[in-house]
Amino acid sequence: MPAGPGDHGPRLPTAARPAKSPDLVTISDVARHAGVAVSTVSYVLSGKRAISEVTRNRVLASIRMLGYHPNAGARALASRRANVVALVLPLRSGMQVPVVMQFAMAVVTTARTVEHDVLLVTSDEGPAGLRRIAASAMVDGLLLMDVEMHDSRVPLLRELGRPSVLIGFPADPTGLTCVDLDFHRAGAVCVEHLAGLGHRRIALLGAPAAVYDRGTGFAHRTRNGILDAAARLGVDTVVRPCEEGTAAVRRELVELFERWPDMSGLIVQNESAVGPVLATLPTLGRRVPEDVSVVGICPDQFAEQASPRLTSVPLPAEEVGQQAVSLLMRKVHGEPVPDATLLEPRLTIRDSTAAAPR
Amino acid sequence: MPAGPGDHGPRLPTAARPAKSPDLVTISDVARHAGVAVSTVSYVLSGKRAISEVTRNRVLASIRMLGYHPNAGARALASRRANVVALVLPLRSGMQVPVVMQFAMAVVTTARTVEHDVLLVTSDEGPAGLRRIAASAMVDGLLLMDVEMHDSRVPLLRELGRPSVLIGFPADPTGLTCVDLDFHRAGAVCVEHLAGLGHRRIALLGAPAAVYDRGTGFAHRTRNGILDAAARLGVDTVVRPCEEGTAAVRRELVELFERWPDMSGLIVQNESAVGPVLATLPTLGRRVPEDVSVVGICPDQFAEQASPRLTSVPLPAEEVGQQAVSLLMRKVHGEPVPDATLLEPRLTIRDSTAAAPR
DNA sequence: GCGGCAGGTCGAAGCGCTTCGACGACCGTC
DNA sequence: GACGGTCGTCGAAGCGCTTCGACCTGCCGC
Repeated sequence: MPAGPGDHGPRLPTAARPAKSPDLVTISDVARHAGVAVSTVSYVLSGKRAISEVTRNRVLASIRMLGYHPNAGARALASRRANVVALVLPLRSGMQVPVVMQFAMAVVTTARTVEHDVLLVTSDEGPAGLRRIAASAMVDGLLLMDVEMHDSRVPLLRELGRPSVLIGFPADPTGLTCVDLDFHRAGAVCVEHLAGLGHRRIALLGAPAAVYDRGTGFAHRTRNGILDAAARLGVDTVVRPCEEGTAAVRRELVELFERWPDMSGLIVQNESAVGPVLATLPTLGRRVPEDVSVVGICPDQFAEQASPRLTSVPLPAEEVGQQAVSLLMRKVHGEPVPDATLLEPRLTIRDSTAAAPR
Repeated sequence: MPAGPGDHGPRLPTAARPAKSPDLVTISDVARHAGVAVSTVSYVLSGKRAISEVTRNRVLASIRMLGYHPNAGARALASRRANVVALVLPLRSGMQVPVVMQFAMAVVTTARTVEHDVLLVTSDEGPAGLRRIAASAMVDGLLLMDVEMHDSRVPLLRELGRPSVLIGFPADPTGLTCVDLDFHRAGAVCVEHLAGLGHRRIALLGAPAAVYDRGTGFAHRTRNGILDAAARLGVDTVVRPCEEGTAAVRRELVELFERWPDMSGLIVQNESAVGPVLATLPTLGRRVPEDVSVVGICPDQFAEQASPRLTSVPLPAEEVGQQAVSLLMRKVHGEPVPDATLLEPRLTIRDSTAAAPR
């Protein structure tokens, strides 16, 4: 828009057809300029037929000269590919915000490397929204984030019959393609680390109870991983959901130590509890890591800026996003893909864990 | 995608043209089914010409029966409108994440109420990315978030000549449409509140120094608002940037009280400092709000879950998002819009402010 | 010398939609 | 009773692109 208030010249009322901007270069402008047929330009761009070196260069030069960019709508119409994927978020906001954002960014970036753009969709319109997106051929595939055990979008997805990938696992992932961190393994890795340091009583301070009740997959899977590993290694373990806020954290910790005064290992899977836990333990007379070792399952960012810096299993948002996009692309192209992709957790050892006391 | 691994029947190699799915209902299917011309269906949908009640109903019935959804690409091609807006984020991650997310959600939701979808774009491809989006006619307009004083996207935007709205103000907003909270006013409102309670020495604990150096608009504007109001009301004031982390916050506070032992009003514009400030003040022998009153300029979420609950000026993400979309739509339709839209700050009084001591 | 076969290029037929101009039918006028 | 207007509908012409089939070379082998 040219600067200044004179901006909106004489225009027809509201919904007038936008003027045919003269600056819109089309493929036939390029063809004319290069002295070739439209189809030749198209083949230069797509590489689907052999074009002589000399012609190709002439066409490419014209494209650059004229500043040509193919019209996405026309392309989608003719090729039956939109080169766009939908990123579907539940509107349940407040959840996991920074993580979601990281995913989204990774998805956008990765999609661009394969010539795709990302349409941001919230599922608050209900099924109709997804249906519309799918049926309007706006997108070639769907990426669902923040999937729950009994996610209402899942049956719809099956019915839609469009290529799709879920980030997270629903209760019944049959026939779906899902990617996520292997939370079961992640729980186990934490226990193994602590057990290896000699800790015999370990507690999990988990997500708020609502998260477990809602049947969120990652919470359950982590818990089970911890319980299984603990059983296997013969260490005692207890799981406690934990609400947000310093007060709630303190209450949980106090109760834990009443029950097990000799508890020395703590696994925290709750971003917003990390700070409070580390702040509260000293006030209960427990130093970290001398008396109590703490390991987090949380974004690296939180672990890094905690004090002491937290030993943790990070959520590899970047990697999950990349995997999800690349799986989706393969489905879009009709290639077979594995149903489940579980990313191996990696434990980063920092300053919050040490050998068990005594 | 039908369940199971037998999923991908006989298919041509990789980039085969997607099969013409028989389930894709087009406008001519609808026309045939309703016994009218294609154009009639189109007019029923767009309402751009009068259609008799009876015909309209017949068409609508057919649409519902067949589950018709217009093909977005075809529509965009013919009408020269994509019904999509671009939401452009800088990739500089880690910034303001929850706020950005709130904006994004508000934008998506609002856009849907006016029949638009949202394309998520990061500006990490550089100018080429925005240029491509604009030239490919994928979107009708652009929404830029997280705008800085000297934002590299701004000159590009002017050159592109597409309808656009910025969330935030660059140094030179000439010829651009910008929306934001009136941070100048917000700073003033905080000072007025504290001054009204009798506080005579007030400090601003601001964003990290890097934010000021980068020339981020909101930080400067808030500071100026505070300084102006302080001068006007005759209260003493000092501004201190503040890094993240409890340690940094503690250091700042200690220095502040060394300089002004009788400082009793604190304005905090730094989400991640809110918790630490409230936690640290008591350890310095200052109760909140009896000895020191604290007011935040931060998302409501942080203010609510602080203890004591924080008197604050929230960032009205929802409202900003709505305004931005509605301004953009007006520009898309060629209507004139104001250059600058400043949203009035609203102070929410909670438990962290009280009359000055003595 | 001719058939065959790549390698290059072109023209034209759509993709599914919107919109323009026409046209028939029906109204009220002078 | 002929004239102009609305109202409702239709047909056709694109929108800018991809892709199919055809059509030219040359060049190879026999």
